[in-house]
Amino acid sequence: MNETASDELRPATRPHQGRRAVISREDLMAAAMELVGPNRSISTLSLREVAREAGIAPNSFYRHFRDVDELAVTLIEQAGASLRQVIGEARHRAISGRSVVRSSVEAFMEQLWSEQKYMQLLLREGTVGSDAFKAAVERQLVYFEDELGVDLVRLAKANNTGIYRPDLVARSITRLVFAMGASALDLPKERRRQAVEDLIVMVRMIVVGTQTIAEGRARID
Amino acid sequence: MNETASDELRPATRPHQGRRAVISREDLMAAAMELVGPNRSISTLSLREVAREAGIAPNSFYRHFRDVDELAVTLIEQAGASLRQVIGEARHRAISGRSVVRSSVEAFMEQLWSEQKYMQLLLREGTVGSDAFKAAVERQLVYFEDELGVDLVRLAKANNTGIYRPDLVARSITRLVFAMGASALDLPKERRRQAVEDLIVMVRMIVVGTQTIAEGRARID
DNA sequence: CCGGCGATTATACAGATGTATAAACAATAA
DNA sequence: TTATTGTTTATACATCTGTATAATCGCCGG
Repeated sequence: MNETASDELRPATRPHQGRRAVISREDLMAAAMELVGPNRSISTLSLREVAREAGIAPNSFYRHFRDVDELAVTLIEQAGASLRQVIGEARHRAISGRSVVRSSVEAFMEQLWSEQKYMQLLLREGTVGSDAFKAAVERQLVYFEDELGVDLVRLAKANNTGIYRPDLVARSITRLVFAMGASALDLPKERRRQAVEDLIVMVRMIVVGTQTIAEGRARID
Repeated sequence: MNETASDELRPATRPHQGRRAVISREDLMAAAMELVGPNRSISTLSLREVAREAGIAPNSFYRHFRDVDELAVTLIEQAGASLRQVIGEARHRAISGRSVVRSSVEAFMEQLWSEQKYMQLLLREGTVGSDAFKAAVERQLVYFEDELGVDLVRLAKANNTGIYRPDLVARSITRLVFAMGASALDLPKERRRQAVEDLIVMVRMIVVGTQTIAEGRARID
């Protein structure tokens, strides 16, 4: 495969042979993001449409991606990495502060509304589209779960609380937050505050549940 | 509306053009269901494709639905009603039995794998597609939540346990179960048993959490 | 028996899509 | 300069889409 298509990837030692690429992978990704929206999912974008938006001939698309799916996977990875970084920062920032749940959920929802289009890729489009695309989204979810799991165990130790099946706790919280986030994406501004508070309560229920079970204080029925 | 009976014994001979088959809405819905699958979402079906599968001319489609979206909405309503009935039965059947959580989750997952294609509509396709389609899925989710909420309150009273914010509990459980179900849809048979057990634990955490909080036994941190 | 009429069809059209092919182009190497 | 080489484009083609139009079929009332 030709991996020297973009200027960014081309080593500075060998400047150029042939016509300089006027458009980069990033330009195509930006064009695709321009086209998606609340009523337009990335899996419905056509190659010609993206090329048109980017201002290049349809065939030039092939110099950068094999097809639109490959572009979509790249976007997913970018969106996932960005989200994980934001949440990771929020979690570690809050370790010294009061509530980790609150600050993490708030960071998530903030990212949700400030990067709507990217978040939409992660939250809404992971269930349709090609296998490669679904797998890419699933991968990001698992990354997210794993990082959350590690932090949960660390926090339980630090606060001297019990924790039952931290793997399932991490998965529950992740899936719940992502599902609620998907609904919250197109919530009007005045209802967002309430959505955040509700979600915090939901997550706290899970946390209290795992602690109560771990400490043998649960009535199982 | 035209509710003509479907003709299962249609002869294979078709020497004539002109009026031959009498087709019903249900036949078209069945044809659409034949086409969807793990790698084919209903929002990508074309009118011509559905008509071809049903064995009618493209234009005949219009006699039954305005477009494919309207067909999809009808399918969603059917799938939702069917699921709610199955779960409702499971819940009421279990009231006298041992664990409501277990029997409900098991009923859900059973329906998941026995009616994969219908469940896929509810679980995976609610986030993309037309506004009408998304609204139809959301409506089914809310029905589900409402019925669960009523049962949760009733059960809490019957078992004399506390329950904190039953509305949020119902929403948490619904969204979590639907999200996990979406992932579980294409799980190999040998991992299904484990998925059911995991999901039961997850739901129990939420239940224990709400009870613990309601009874003032929670450490909030 | 026949005439009408609604259900169904064939035909057609304009637009879109993915991509194959080859020409036009720009930057470097000689 | 010219030749070379990879990039971008124009053109073309087969295929698919939704739907407009008009012809055809089969049933039902007369």
